[in-house]
Amino acid sequence: MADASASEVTLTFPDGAQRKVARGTSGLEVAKSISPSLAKRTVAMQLDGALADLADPISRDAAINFVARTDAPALELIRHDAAHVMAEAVQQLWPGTQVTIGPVIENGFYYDFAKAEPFTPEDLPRIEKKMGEIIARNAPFTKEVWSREEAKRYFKDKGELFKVELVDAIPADQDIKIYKQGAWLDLCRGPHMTSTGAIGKAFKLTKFAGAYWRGDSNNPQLQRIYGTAFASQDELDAYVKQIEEAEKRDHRKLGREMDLFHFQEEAPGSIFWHAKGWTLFQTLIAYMRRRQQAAGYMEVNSPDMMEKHFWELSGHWENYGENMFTTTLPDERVFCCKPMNCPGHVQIFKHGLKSYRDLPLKISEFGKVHRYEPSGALHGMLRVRHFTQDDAHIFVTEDQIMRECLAINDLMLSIYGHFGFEDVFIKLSTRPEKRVGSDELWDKAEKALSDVLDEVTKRSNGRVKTAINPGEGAFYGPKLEYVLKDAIGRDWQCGTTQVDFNLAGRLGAFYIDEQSQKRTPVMIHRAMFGSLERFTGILIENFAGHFPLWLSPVQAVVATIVSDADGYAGEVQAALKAAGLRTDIDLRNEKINLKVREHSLEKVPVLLVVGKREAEERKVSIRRLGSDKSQVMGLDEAIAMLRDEAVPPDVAGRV
RNA sequence: GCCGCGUUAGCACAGUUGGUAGUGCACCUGAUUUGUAAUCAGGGGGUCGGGGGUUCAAGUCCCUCACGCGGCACCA
Repeated sequence: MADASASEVTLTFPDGAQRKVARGTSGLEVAKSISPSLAKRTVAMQLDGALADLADPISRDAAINFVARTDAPALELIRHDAAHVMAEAVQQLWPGTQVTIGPVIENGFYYDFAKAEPFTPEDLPRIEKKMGEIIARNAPFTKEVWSREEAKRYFKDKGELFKVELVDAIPADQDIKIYKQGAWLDLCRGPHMTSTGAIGKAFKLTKFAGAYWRGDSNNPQLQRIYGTAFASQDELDAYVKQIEEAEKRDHRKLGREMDLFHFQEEAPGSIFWHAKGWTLFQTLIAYMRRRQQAAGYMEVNSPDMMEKHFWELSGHWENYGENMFTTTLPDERVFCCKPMNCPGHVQIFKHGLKSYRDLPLKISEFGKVHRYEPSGALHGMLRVRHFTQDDAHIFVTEDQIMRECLAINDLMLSIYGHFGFEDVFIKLSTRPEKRVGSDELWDKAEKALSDVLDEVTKRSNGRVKTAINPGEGAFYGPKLEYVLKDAIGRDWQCGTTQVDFNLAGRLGAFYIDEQSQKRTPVMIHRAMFGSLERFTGILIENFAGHFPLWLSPVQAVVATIVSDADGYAGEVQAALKAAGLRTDIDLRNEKINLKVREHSLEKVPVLLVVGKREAEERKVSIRRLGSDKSQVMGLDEAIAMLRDEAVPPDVAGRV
């Protein structure tokens, strides 16, 4: 440790060079002393890795790094500065609007405003224009530390009541920092770049929305404007392009184009599965059924509806009654559609006396659960009110928790790999404030899951990343959440493993242990796809509809060039079907160009074109989706190739 | 559920200051037998999301409900 009273501090530069400067020298002065050009292009600095204002006095020994606006660490500053500039622009355009908070988020920034009149789409370009003016003015960002009273008085006089609340929320040991950009100022913890001009021109406001003050739906609703900014126009253009790419993959759009499913207003949040979509769905279930059977699960089916008192007993009515579908029968008994499968599985466990020798007992079900989700939450197939879980409950002794969780993890990663999801991220959500069960049991369960995480990290050679999500566990136990990264880099949380000491006891389930004593089993809840409906949607977007052959609802289409080939085309289709391939035939009196186009748009992976030549030589011309080339080969050879290719990866033994 | 914006033919969209609806693709019919991403010609199709109101007159204005979209909140 350096002597705090020393008059000099030692700075270590990225190249390892060290230099002593007077305590309190600003970063800007250091940069200037090295070279004026360095000072000119530097917009901020990092001290021991932490971003700081370039004008900050340096009061301790530190590793120092000067940050130019094109350096990676500057991106969050560009965005944060842009948020401030947007706030100023809005207040200039609509005086009297209150500003609240404006943080940087994953792909940009937002600022929340309190304004009586809503923003309109036409407002965004106006705000952007005004932002451009403010940036062009290039006023320096300057920081001041105000007293609490001074800050509160200032904001109160200005009518900025939300800011007054924010000042009050700042812990007593922290300074009240004010950043000025010309005449405009904002309460902010910083840091900022040297001046507004450093933001540059590569910014864009993207959307506006309602958002609750402090994220609480009991609070007033503010108006949020989202935007993004990059160091260069090229990066912004690339970002915009990526958004467009995501729109092209939207499962709602592809689902319609590929004739997979539809929605209609009489059944909000419910899917009408068309034949092709249902084929895909059933292919997924068949896959998972094979995997689970191989892993020692026994598949069951529990009632879709049970009497309300049953759900009162399980605790679901109390906690989620408002989100359950209910119906009153002619005999006046009230029934509820199951929102979860677990209570049903406990009944199956309870049927017949269980011994410790029966554990671990793995009960699985492709159960369709019904949850009355808030209307605003519904989103295509990704958030629906009726969905099928690849659900399972593993009844174990406490000693078996760790081993079973590890087995689940192995199965989970293998399954994701088969769908091409190699990039998996696992979050451990630990005990929440509101919970049931003793701390002892929580210790044990969290330890088990954390050991699982360690083991997984070790085995994967760092491929699988993990993190702790403190306080985010379920009220009955900690959980592991599996997050997949798709083909265009988006995260999807799918699988979950949850350890539960509560429900089995609550529903009176027990087993007989080695000492002939009744003991309550621990339940491990787990789902791997999660919601089959949601997973289907994710797959559609991940593959952009271009499914691998084994998943594709229609695997091949036989298309004729001339009607003379119709008979042979029928033979080709019959042979494909006999080989187990899902096949259509297109004998229409149309040009082959049209047929190729239409089946390509429907994203059929394999097109077998037959004309006069193929019919005579018993060959097929194979054209793959996405390719403009075709390959002529003998019929038997083609069928053998496609049959092999269509074998599901688990059956083929591919790891 | 909350805020904002939408809802016009199967799909994608036009529709001026209110004066009883259009385009493209799809569909149907006919012609065309065609070699790897749109053959030509003709034709049919909409009580403009539901309900209510203002008006001589409403797809256009107002209210209301439903659904959708973008967020927020929620997600056992």
